[in-house]
Amino acid sequence: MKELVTIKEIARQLQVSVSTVSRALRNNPRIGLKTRESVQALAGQLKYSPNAAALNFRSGKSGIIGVVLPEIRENFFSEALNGIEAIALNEKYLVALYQSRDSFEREKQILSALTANRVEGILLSAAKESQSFQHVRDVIAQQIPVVLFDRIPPGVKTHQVGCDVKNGAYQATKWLAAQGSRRIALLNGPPTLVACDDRYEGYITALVENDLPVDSILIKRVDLTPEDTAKKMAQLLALDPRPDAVLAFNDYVALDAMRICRNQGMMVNKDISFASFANLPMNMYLEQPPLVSVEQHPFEIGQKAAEMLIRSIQSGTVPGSDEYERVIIDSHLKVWQ
Amino acid sequence: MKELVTIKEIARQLQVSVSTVSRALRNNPRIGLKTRESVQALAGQLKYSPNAAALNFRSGKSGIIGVVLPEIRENFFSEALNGIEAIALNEKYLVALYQSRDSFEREKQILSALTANRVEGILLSAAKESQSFQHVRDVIAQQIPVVLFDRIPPGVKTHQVGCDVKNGAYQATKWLAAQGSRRIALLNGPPTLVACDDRYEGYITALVENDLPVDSILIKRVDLTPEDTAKKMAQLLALDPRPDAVLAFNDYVALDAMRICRNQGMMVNKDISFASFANLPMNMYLEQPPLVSVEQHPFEIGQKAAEMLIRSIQSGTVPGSDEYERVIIDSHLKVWQ
DNA sequence: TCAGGCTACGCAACCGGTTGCGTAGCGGGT
DNA sequence: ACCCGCTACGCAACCGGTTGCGTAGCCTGA
Repeated sequence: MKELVTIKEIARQLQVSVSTVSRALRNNPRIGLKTRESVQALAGQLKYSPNAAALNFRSGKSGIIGVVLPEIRENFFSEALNGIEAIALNEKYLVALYQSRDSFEREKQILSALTANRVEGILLSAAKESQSFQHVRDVIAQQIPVVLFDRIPPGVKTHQVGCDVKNGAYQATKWLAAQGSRRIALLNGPPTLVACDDRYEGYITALVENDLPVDSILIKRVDLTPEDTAKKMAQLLALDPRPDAVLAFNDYVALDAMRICRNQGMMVNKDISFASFANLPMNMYLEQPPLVSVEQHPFEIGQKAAEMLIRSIQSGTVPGSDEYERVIIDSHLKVWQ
Repeated sequence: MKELVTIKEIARQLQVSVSTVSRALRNNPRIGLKTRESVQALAGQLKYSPNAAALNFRSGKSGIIGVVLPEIRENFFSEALNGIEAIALNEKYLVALYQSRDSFEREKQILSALTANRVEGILLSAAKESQSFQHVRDVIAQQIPVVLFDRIPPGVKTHQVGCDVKNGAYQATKWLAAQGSRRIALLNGPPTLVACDDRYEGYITALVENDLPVDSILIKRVDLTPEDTAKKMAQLLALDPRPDAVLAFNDYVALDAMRICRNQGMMVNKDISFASFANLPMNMYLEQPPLVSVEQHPFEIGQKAAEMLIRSIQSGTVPGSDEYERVIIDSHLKVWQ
């Protein structure tokens, strides 16, 4: 490594003390104007840049925030990361990213790697597999602020940023009903995800409001794999009478389900309508995307979560047992065509 | 912040010196066995974990590698990141990720933020906009190892990991010819990307080998926006005779081009065949994906690049002006249906 | 009995920058 | 001439862990 210029070198060349250089660089009025100027001039000339490691060490801060999410390739999360990145770059934080790939073990491993590296705060969207959240509470117990976003585990008392999934489900279901659907099925996600309850509630509310019967046989849960979706959708299609619409957990589930319908010779969005969540950019390339999809504004969710985390870091207050913020970002219905 | 246990605290409680504790924790045989054991026992009990900032400071290493790429939402890059992450997690490096969004200015800003934070090395996939690469050479001049992957700028002498795009283009074109296509167009990318030259060469080679005429009117460049692709594809369709096949820069370009064909009432992959690069997972949801797509193995590219970077970091040698490695990962043709 | 060696540990500098406290030197007021 | 106060800067500790060098204390052998 080529030696980088330090404050000492500047001090030596100008025959002043290191403390003078330090203060001069920070424009401390205690140092005379001429000295300040000559120090700054030499610093610029030598391309001095402060040693971040030394600053981090002394201040006890690392300037890094950790981001843990299931899969960056999911559009929702990459958009959320964009929001996070936008804030972090502004606030001069480095973003350390890791994917849990929905594995509980990886999530634990990553959190401990992040805490060992003294990240100043963590943004977490929980793995599908995770059911116990002691590892998250452990982080908070170490006084490291955590903000949960989107996949918010129950029972962890810290700041949270979510999406108004319940209203989204309500609006989507209502829309299907307004289009004339009478037997609307729900292809919900796994019980470990809290957002599934919200979808369920919104769905039920809309059914009731439209005088549609609630039939539990029309409600299925999938584990988000294409195989399971295919299986559950086939079960729905075997019913008599068949459902005439499906509210799917997200666009991927909807697309997997649609394939089964097509395989059985049905006309998608004619014989059976689809609504879902996510509003994938890929929808624009499909000949038959879900008729409506609930846009969840992942970018804004990421931004908001990053803002809350940085505020939490800078205020030095880790949310205690009972005071924490919970922010809900509005969703809105995106109608295709 | 709750005070974290330091080596001093352990020393105080056991009435030994800090140096003894330090050596005992590292199992230095200079320290007697009983002392070592009692130190380690107390450390475990107090949940001591070394202050990473102090270690980084003293060692002059940060334990962070920076990753700069255009857009994480592009499947290719998120897969490459997966490969990088796999290696980094193993080697205990933190990954700091930033997206240039294909902007030259952002790329410069990000590189300087990363160097200011003393990352130990950088993995870079260049922005589409970038034409001068002094900012990259500056990083290398600071003795920070850089490995370029996929979007490899010309004239930067450092390690590189790319994909065998030329052969991919050759294979794809050959495949189209074997299917009976006689007028194969090329929808290539912007001239700033070196990989475009490779595509061009592979395309030409296959044409010549199959006794097909090379007609420059069939070769267009797009800037990767849907609008420009639409415009160039329309120009191709206005020709008489029309091309009967298109080799597109990547799947997105192919999909955008296909939409124009459909708008003009053509049957995609019947009236006109498509081949492209990337092999998007989304293809499986399309009714008419490109017939063949060149799989570029982004995961392996990311892995290899991360391995090279870490080797470079650990050997302490920044590639000089003339000795650097260039690794090419094989591509292979993925035929749909 | 004492030199020499070995065991087992302590002292203190060091990494780079920050900061509380101290002080030399000078000017002005009386 | 003397004291006060102000300007402009230096000294040294500090953050936490590492490491070269030093040394007390004990054992061994001649």
